[in-house]
Amino acid sequence: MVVNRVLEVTLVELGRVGLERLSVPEVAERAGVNKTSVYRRWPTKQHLVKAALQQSMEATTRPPETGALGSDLASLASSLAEFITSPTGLGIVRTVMADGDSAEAKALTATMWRGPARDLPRAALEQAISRGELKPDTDVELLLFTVAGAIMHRVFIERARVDDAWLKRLVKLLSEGAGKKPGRHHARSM
Amino acid sequence: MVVNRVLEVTLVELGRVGLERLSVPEVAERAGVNKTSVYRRWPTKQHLVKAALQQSMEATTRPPETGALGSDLASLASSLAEFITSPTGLGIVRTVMADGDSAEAKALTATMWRGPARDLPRAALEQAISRGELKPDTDVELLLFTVAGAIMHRVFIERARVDDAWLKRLVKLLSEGAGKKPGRHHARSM
DNA sequence: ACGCCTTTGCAACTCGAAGTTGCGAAGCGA
DNA sequence: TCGCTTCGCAACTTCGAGTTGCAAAGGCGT
Repeated sequence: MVVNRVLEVTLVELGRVGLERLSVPEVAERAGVNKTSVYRRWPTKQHLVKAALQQSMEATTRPPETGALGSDLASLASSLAEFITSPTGLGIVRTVMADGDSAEAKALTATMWRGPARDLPRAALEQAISRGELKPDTDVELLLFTVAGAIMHRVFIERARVDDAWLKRLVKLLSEGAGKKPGRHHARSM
Repeated sequence: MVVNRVLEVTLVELGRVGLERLSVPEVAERAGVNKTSVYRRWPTKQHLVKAALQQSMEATTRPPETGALGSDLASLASSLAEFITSPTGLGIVRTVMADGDSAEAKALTATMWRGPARDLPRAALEQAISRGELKPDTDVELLLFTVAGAIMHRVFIERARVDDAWLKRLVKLLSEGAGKKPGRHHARSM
């Protein structure tokens, strides 16, 4: 089918040139398809991008990816990093962040974070809590988002590689914290 | 002068509609200026945006803003949040992240993170270390970037408010860590 | 094989926004 | 007043997005 090839190319293009410079005719050409065929299914660039992102979310969150983690913080961060740096992830993040129109973007974001994509990492962290690796009162969602945010900053702002060494530092910071606790009287967690 | 008004409007527009939908003629109209006057100074949209971002960086990093912090983690996070959620910050982040062309974007990012914008928070954190509020071996840059990344995720992905309550949770996570070991033996996270 | 329906390719078209140009009118310092 | 620069204005060119009509496949049941 033409559909899959076009959507796949769309994702790659999103990650490559961003939403701004994404051209429907060019996507068609790279997919080896006439632009008319693309326009008939997806009237505008926005529709095409939306479809591409939605399919990729369904495709990548069903099986493993974000979910195939050993369920400690390190492997969770690793999985998240792998997802964000994938063509799909690059396209999604770039697109969602670039679009100031909150209506579309917010709906898309909501779609993204429903289902396995949200529940699996969450469950993994809660499992880590019950295994005693994390504090019982850990703010799971915040921790998850902070990892994602740090990776995003690394990729999009610093434009540096997300390698194991860096991930290790990130995990260390998030698990141990930066505050100087040892040897102080300190208002312990409630 | 016309210049200042145009660049200011450009920043606001960047934060409002993003780079994708930013229109030079519309910027001109909102600034109460003829589009020809804009085009004469800045040949293309890219030039205009670049100029607007550069000026705003110079304007916002000289005096207080990111630097006017009481120098502990909480006020640093607060300052960073204020900057990122400002029209300027929104415009910068959106633009830099949306542009897949690494040449332009990377140069811009490099420009942004040079000078006071980079040094002041860094100095603040190191000061906090010497005051004994943070661990001596704290990864200052990583901590700084993680705070920024978390805020970005909050603003652009979750699209939720960055208020004091949330900032407090973030600071708590980053200073105490999520790992279950109150300062006992050393770094052995994985 | 036949007809039927849908999908695709192709080329020519419309349309609107981006960016250009020439000229005339202000502004402003000497 | 002169001379230089900057701005407004309107008409223009250009280019890419999206459209349309038609013909050529392709799939599918009979």
